Amino acid sequence: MAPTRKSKGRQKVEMTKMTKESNLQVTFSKRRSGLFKKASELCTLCGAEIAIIVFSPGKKMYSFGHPGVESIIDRFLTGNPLPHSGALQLFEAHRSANVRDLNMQLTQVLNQLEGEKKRGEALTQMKKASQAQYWWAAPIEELSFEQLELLKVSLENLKRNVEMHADKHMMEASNPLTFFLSSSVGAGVPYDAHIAAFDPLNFNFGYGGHLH
Amino acid sequence: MAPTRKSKGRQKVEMTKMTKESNLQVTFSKRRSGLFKKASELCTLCGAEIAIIVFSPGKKMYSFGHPGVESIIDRFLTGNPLPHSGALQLFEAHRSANVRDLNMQLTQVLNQLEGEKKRGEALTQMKKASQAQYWWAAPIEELSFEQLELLKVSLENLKRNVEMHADKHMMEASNPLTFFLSSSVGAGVPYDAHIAAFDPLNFNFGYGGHLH
DNA sequence: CACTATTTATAAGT
DNA sequence: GACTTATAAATAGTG
Repeated sequence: MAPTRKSKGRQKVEMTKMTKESNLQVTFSKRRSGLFKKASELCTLCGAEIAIIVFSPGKKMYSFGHPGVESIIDRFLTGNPLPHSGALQLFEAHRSANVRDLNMQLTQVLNQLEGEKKRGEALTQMKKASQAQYWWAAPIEELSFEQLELLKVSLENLKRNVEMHADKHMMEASNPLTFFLSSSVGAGVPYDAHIAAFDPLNFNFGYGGHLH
Repeated sequence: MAPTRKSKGRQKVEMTKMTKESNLQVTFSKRRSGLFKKASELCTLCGAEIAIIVFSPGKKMYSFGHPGVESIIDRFLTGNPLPHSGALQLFEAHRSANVRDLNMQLTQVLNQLEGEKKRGEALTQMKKASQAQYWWAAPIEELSFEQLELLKVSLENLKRNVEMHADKHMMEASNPLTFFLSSSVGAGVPYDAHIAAFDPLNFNFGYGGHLH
C-alpha cells in the first residue's frame, strides 16, 4: 500500500540569492541559528574563541560570541594593526596555494577592497564628527558591568518564576548547558527592535553531555 | 560474504572538550571550514552580511567576512554604543521566551559578564598606554588601500602564472565564484604564521550555479 | 513551531 | 592534508 509520503523532505537548493521573500526570511532564521550552533560547538569541542556578527537583509543585527563579541573584536583589532583583515598573509600562502584557493582569495580581496573603500569614506566622516572621542571604548567600564549585573538578576528572577510554573519543557532543559550566545539587537531600526527568539527550531540543548 | 566494511563511518561525538590533541586539531580545521562555508552560503542565499573571527586553541586567528570583516565590525561598534553585546535586548525577549531559551540566555549573560570583566582590565591598561591615539582607526586611510591594491596586483599576476601552468584543477575552478573569505592570519605567532589551506575538504566551489 | 525526507556535514580510516 | 565511507546533523518543504 502507498506509504502516503507526508513530506517531500529536504530539497536541493540553488546556491543563489533566494527570490521568494517569505522563504528567505525563514531560511535566514534557520541558517543563522544553525551557524551559531556550529560556532558554539566549535567552541566547546575545540576550546576555540569565536565572534560572529550578522546583518540580516533587513539590516537587523545578530551576534554570537564566546567568551564575548567585544573581547574577540578587540583582539582582532589589536592583533591586526597592519593588513586590516589578514590580507597580507596571502603572500605567505602563495607558495602552497592551489588554483581554486587562488581564485577564491582573489575574489575575496576584490570584495574586501570594495568594502574598505566605502568604509573609508564613512570613517573619515565619523572621525571628524567625534574627534578624539573613544565612542566605543569609553562607556565600557562605567556602564557595562552594572547593566549586565542588573540583567543577570532579572533573568534569574524570571527563571525562578518559570520554574515554579513547571512548564512541560522544564524536564528536558533543566540540565546545565554549555551554549553561549549573544542576543540580537536592532541596529538602525530603533522602533522595530524586536528580538527574534533564539532556538526557533528544535535545538538539542542537552549536548553538554549525555552523562550516560 | 563479509562486506568488509571499509569504515565505521561518522561516529557520534560527545559535545565536550575533545581530549585527543590530534583529533582536536583535525576537527578544528574541518569544522572551521564548515562554519565559514555555512556563513558564505547564508550570505549568498539570503543577502546577509557576516563577519566571523576565530581564535584556535593555539591562538592562531582566522576570519571570514563579507563584504569585509572590518566593515562589519565598524557597523557593530557604531550601532552598539549601549549594551555592548545586545544584552539589554534580552529584556524585550522576556515576554515570549520559553524555558530552554531562558537557560541559554542566562548562561550567555554569565559568560559575557565574565568575559567583559577580564576585558575591562585589559582595556584600562591599553587606554593609558595609548591615550588619545586611534590605534586601530588611524592607519586605515593611509595604508589600507594601497596595500590592498598592491596585493590585488600581486594576486592577479600570480593567477596569470598559474593559469599558464595549466594545472589540472584549472578546468574545474575557472568559473567566477561567489565565495568570499578573509584569509587566516598568525596572531601572536609570527613565525608559525602558516595559513591553513581553504577548502581542505571537498568544497563545491561551483555553487554559484549549476548552470545546467 | 513540529515533522520528515533528503541533503550536507563529518568522524574515522587510507 | 586530500580522498573515501558510513553515519550523524542540518534543513527545505509541509501541516
